[in-house]
Amino acid sequence: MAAESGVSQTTVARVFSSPDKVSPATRERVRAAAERLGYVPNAIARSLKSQRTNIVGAVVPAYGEYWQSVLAEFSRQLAERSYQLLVFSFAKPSDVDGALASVAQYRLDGVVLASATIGQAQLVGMHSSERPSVAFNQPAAEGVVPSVSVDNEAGMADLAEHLVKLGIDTAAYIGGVSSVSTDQVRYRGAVQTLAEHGVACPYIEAGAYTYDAGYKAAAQLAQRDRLPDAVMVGSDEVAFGVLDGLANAGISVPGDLLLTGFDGLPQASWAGYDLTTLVQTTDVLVARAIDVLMEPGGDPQEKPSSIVVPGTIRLGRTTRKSNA
Amino acid sequence: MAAESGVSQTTVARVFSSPDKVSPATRERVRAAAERLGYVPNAIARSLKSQRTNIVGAVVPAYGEYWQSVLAEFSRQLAERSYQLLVFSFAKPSDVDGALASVAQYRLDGVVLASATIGQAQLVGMHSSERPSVAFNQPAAEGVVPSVSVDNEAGMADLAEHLVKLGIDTAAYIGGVSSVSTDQVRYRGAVQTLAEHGVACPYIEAGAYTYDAGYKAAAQLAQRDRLPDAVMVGSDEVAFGVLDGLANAGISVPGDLLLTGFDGLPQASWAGYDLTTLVQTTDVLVARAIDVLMEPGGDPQEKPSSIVVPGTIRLGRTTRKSNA
DNA sequence: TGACACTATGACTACGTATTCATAGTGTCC
DNA sequence: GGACACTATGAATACGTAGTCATAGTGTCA
Repeated sequence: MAAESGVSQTTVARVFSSPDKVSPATRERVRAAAERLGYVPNAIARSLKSQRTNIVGAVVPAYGEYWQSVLAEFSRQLAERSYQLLVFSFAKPSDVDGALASVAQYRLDGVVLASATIGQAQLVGMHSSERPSVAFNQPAAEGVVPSVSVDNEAGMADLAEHLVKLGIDTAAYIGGVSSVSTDQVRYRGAVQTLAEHGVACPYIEAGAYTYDAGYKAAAQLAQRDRLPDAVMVGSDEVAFGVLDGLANAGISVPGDLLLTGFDGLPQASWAGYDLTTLVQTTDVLVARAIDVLMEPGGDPQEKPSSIVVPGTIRLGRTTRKSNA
Repeated sequence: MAAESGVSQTTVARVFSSPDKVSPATRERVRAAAERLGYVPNAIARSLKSQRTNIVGAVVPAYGEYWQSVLAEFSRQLAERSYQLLVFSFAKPSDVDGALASVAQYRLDGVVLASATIGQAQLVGMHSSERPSVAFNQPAAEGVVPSVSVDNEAGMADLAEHLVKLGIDTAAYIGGVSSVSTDQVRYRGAVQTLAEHGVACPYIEAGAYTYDAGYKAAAQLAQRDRLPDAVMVGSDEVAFGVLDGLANAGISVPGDLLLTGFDGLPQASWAGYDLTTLVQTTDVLVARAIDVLMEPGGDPQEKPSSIVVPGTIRLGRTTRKSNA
């Protein structure tokens, strides 16, 4: 390539990285030669030399509407800053180790660790290296590694408050997987607030964060002799299933019971569901997470920053007292 | 690192790439030293030397449920083969050039070009290089570059056939953006089949592939003095909007008119929508696309392979003749 | 006209790995 | 015991770039 254009490799490099340091004539000649040969600068080699990849990695579960939307948001915002997103997805929790090992090999400019199935030891392991990393929506990571989360507890508490104002006397909570930290924190927000108003709130585990799991949980719920006045669901995707499962069992929402979700997925505002839920301002969360990665990193050994972003309640028909 | 373990760099490299060529004693010593120093092999350098990155790139639109699900599927299947997915997303069609330029810099092992807003010249440009690439669901690319698509025309024809059997006399088609090739091909499939049975099918453009666009299109449709017997929508996401928009206007589906979608998004099988649609077997499409990328590439200058995968009809309540 | 500043360019090297090629050690077999 | 095969290891090199330093050319000013 250098030969083709009759200049040194150094000059070729300059044409593409700092064009103003090359005389216009030479610049044109090199550009023309590049065009002719189909030459494109090699980002791999650049990265090796510069120790920067312009790539941010994300370790996320392979399934779930919520994660898909988070990933999409990251991709969009990173693209705006001309970064690329490298996705490491895992189907089973046991695959996390492999994914993290992979991540370490690529010298990424930052790593987003999403999903509560990443253990604390693993989080610390990633953070200990000099590569910036941030835990996304993992309450268990707060204070341990830099993290960004929606205010899970306060959000669920707000929803509970809303239900209390509507005058409920009994309630139930449907979580996805009880061992997951977001699940626990959200449940805590619900149960504490409800308790303050004398409302009990037993925990029901759907078993997964899926529509089907919610559908089945609703079927079970419907078989009880007494229904609660309200059901709080730990995530929207499960809530959609619960909503449809209840309808299938002949239970009317909000007629027979009130229903809330959590996450604020786009589908929640679709007229077909119109779910009352806590909307995570994903764009803000993602922006904060990227900030954390891009900033110098602050003083080491200092307490890692834990950013908590408030969510906003979306009121839908599922908690609208019928005027009848 | 080599110094720490008291062996040469060559031996260190062997420990991580071909461990059986190193004596067990040495292997352990190097492993221990690596542990102590937190050493991890550098994938960037490996890529530079080996000319393989173990990464596949994907150029996709930043928005849309369908693309999100396709991306998720790619990520899953690539992870299984221990490849990583590098996402280049673009919000506006004008950003495509930038994304493609970026793609070229990283020497990826393969590139998936999704989205019909990638021009034919751009497709050819990508393919001309020695890097394997495949166009995903882009009818316009067939025969020009290697491509994998669902059978858009036949799929929509099947849906039309189904509607005809139900005895419709009038119909309408709601597309997203008329200039997009998938839109055109799908419409062709609908209109030709319907014409064979004497049913006209005017084209209505929603203007975007979104729920909102569908909702608005439905509102407009509802104002007509005569409703068609059936409405075929070019994509599920738009169809959900149409469904809700019709409901909002007091039009019953399937009572007043029948409705079909296209894509087979997960939400289509949610009881709340239960949409009749053509399910793209995304897992198969993605698997084929990956096959194309991984295979030796076949003979150059030969006609590029165009793989067309049939879809399957999902029957939902939106075309279920009410028994009343 | 000589000292100096400034521009345009090239030679050289490092980034961390994988791939020859070479070499020392260790058996093995007739 | 010497020829040979085989194993374990190291030295040297290339991958394609960016940065450092050196140098030739070109003006500028006293």
